Amino acid sequence: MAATRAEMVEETRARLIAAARRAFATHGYASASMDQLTAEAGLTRGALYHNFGDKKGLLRAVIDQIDAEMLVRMRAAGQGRSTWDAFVDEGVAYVEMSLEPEIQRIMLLDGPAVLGDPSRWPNQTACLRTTIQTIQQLIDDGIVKPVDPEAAARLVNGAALNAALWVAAADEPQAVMGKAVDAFRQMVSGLRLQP
Amino acid sequence: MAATRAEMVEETRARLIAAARRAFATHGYASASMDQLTAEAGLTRGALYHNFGDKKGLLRAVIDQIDAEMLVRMRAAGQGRSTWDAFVDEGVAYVEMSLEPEIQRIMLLDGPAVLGDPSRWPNQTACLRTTIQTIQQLIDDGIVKPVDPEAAARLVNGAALNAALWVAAADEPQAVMGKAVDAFRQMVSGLRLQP
DNA sequence: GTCGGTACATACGACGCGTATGTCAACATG
DNA sequence: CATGTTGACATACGCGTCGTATGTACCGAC
Repeated sequence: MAATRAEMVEETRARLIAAARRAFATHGYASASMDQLTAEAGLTRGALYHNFGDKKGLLRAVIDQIDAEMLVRMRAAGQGRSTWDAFVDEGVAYVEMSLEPEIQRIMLLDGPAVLGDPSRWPNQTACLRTTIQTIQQLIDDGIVKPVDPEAAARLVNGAALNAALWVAAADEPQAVMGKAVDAFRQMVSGLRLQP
Repeated sequence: MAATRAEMVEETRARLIAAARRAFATHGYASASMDQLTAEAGLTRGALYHNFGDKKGLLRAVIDQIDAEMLVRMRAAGQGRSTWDAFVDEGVAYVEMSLEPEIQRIMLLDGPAVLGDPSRWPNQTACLRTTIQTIQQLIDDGIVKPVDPEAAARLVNGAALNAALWVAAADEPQAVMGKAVDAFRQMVSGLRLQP
């Protein structure tokens, strides 16, 4: 199996992204040295600038990859439930994922700070689109009040995100998590037509 | 009126903070040059390191100042209303403040990215404490369901924050703002005991 | 009046980013 | 098969920035 040209390129890109994920998650975007992370990938900064343009480009690639993974996990969380329960479960899954240091650091802290508001990202955050679709479906089914679906999705996302940051920084994550999820269920129930 | 020693120090600190607010809001924390911002304040980096320790220390001082201002404005927004309306109005006021580029850039994007989760900040975000108190009061009055007040406050804050980022990045902020506020009112109503 | 400490300015070293340049292998072409 | 060309990556350099170490002027104490 002779590795083709394109496969070689994909290999180096993958190794750079993997090294960047570790570096960004560990030291944060600003403190991550490109010399160091490329060296850990067995390459140099030349490969990095050739494939991703600049440091921001590398961060974009990392975020795209993580975002895709989050989408899969969110979809799985709401599988085989009624629409409303699936919606709530997706929110809870989002909170749980946000507890992971890598996701928190890269997606929730450095990402917005370096690349600006996530809604402007080219990928548009697949998670958010999923939430919007789910809410639209719930509105069509007469389960949720006729609010603007994107507005509702953003509020829910923001609430979940902040809850995650709170839980992650807490001394007793388990106990705090329970309180957060409880309050989350109560609050989003305000979007329903009849309790 | 001979300016005393302490007054002189306070003066330089104030000028540095003011220059830093402009620089951080305009270029972002990472791209703000300390040589440049101190020069604009008519000083050098020596004064900066003497008074604030390092670049993060300066950001902390800036955040403390802005946070205090936001607290005053939030309190004013809920003045003379019934408790529940005051609570909602405070949330709306938070969204509106978050529309200002300076607050958005420094408090919502760079602040968490550089200093970590706001809940760990020494100042503890006065805004949040206010919201917690308000919710506790509403629970005591039997207006809000008996949820954990801090959890609810964080969810509400996160929702408002994300809504603000969304509105600020929108092409038609006015229209989007209306949708966001509407959905916000609906969602937080889920926290009430009886509609 | 001298002396110590505070409040800043200046000088220095190191590091990291971005770019310009170099090199080598893989195709294309005649 | 020889050769030109292009893509993928490495190397070398300049520039700006941060943090610190050192210098200096001024104020208050005794």
